[in-house]
Amino acid sequence: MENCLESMILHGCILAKILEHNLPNLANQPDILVKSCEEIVFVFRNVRETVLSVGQMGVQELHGFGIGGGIREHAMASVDARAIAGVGSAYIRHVDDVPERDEMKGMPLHDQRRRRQLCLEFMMFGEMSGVGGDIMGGSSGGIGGQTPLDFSSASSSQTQGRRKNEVDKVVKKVAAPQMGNNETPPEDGFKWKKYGQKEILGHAYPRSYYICTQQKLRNCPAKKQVQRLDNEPFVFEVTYRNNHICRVPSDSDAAPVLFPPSTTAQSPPLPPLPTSLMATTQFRSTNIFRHLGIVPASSGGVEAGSSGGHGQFNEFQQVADMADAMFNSGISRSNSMDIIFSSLDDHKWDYGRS
DNA sequence: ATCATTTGACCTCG
DNA sequence: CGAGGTCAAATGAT
Repeated sequence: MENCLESMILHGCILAKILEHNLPNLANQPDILVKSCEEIVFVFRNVRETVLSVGQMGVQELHGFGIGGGIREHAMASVDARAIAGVGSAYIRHVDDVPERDEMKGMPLHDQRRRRQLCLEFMMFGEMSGVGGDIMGGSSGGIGGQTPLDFSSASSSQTQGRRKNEVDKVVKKVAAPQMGNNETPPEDGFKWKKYGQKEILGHAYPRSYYICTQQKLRNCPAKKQVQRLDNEPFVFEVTYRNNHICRVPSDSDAAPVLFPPSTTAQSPPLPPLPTSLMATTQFRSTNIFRHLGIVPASSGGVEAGSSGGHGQFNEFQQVADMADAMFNSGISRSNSMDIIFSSLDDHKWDYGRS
């Protein structure tokens, strides 16, 4: 119960943060601004109702009744969700379509991905509106940039290396997790096997060497090096070499995935998100996007490794990591908000830059 | 038992 | 020759 409540609270906080984040974009779109505020109010009202109901019926009862049914009904009672849904109601035609709690128990992987996507969609809000730029201020990001997985037009600025085969080389800067396993750079859609680590002259941190796990199976030549920056310990410089020819992002899912599944040992299984939250968030995010004329590739997904990502993949990935951080850590530790907000703050300055 | 990671040794290139 | 990159045995995790 606490987990669910905390998830809801975190969700509301993120919505608020995103609203703040996008205030410049919404300045001349008051109706969307109003809707955004309503959404935040909606989430926190759900929290309030839930907390109050604990007092009335007791925690035990709430556990059973709880998130699948209880919160949803509280939500429906307190706010007419259908009214707020607006055009988004096309996504959920009836609130009764919301799956019950039991259906969430064995939540399939794609639903878990969907949950991360929900957070992501909101966080992408500003990014998608066309204000580009590498989220970490990297050298080649932004609209018109490359995805980290597309080296077809690799930068040649890094040609002073020692090795001959430096043609397919792309250097990206990515945010390091500030808690949890912060030794590992954020996932980029492919599975990598670490095959070496070396102290590098003039660097405070060792460099790690990775090959694509498909190297043997499919002769995939892709490699990457990860180097934590001396002056920016929470930034990795990731050097990709050679294109993937395996085109298999992490697992063998046939359908394109928005988020590749987590690599082993880095991400614990995701606990279920409150059903009501799932549902409301789903139509809400889409609703807002539609209002803005922005329809993220959420339904189709973003296929890792696809070219033509216009530099959004990196941002996408990092936001996904934030979402991950929220759902994986928010359940437990109090500083979960730190990473989310500090991450957002870190990126904030980048928005609006040209 | 299997798979992933670590780490020291070895190789390659400038 | 030395730094960067890779290999592969040892070790750890599941």
